[in-house]
Amino acid sequence: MARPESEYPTQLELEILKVLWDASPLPVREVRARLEAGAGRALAHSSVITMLNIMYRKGFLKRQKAGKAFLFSPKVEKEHVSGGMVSDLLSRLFEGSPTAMVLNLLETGDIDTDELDEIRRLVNRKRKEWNQ
Amino acid sequence: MARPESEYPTQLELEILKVLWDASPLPVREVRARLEAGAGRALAHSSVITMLNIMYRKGFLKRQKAGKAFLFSPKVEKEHVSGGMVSDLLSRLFEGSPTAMVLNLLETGDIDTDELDEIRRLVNRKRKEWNQ
DNA sequence: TACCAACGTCTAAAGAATTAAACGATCGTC
DNA sequence: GACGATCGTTTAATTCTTTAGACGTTGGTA
Repeated sequence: MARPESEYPTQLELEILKVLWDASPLPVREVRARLEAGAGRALAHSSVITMLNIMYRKGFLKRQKAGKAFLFSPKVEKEHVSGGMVSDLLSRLFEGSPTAMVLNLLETGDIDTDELDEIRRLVNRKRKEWNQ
Repeated sequence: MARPESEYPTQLELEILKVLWDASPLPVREVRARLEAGAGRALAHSSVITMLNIMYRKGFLKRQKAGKAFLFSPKVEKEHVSGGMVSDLLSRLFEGSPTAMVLNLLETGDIDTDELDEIRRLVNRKRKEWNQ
């Protein structure tokens, strides 16, 4: 009768994952420092621990004991999570049409000439893969 | 000290928005029927009303009285919401790089030749716009 | 007029996400 | 051996999301 636990990482969970994708394994205090430096999230030590434990329970993270402290690492790959979240948005918002999503991306306007060319290259390369 | 109200529609809110983007204005019972038919969500009448009222409060919907019933319509455009959600994901997951997102889209594999060609056309068209 | 159906409001429940205080264990140092 | 620093565990408070029951109003109908 309530909301199910989300399959994908939430906002804060994602920020933590990004820290750990960038460098791992890390102890709690280091995660906390990088959250504050990078995302400007000033969390109490215990808050970070709580989050890390929740994420461990959910299967997003691994941990290993090093001395008296835990070291945390991502258990899921960035590509996997990204892929999941993108295709989730794809189905929920664009009825599964990648074309519609790209169109949206192009029209939203946060794209410059270089990126457009880069995307063109990507698409052409992919097309060659298909045709051979 | 807690989570802020989400800027973008949640799961259920999005499903309701999709119903209303498809056809509006609609009375509650019709929204309920289409949710059940389309998304397979069997909600109680009162649940649908609660959601619609919350969404009205958040500014996602408009309402108008028609006889004794309310008729609901989207107040936000699909393109606007989609754009917001996509660029949110873009910044949260791909550090704002559309290229990285397209690459992910291409590699995830849920794309066929026709769509690839379609995307190629989109990109080329956009490129012409830029160059002229 | 009395009743039923349709509709909205009020209220509340339970779970999820986020934040953190209080407390306890442990290890090194004086 | 006592003390403070460091680290994890327990507990809890707050807000959001989702779901729905209970109840009141109103308009048509028998």
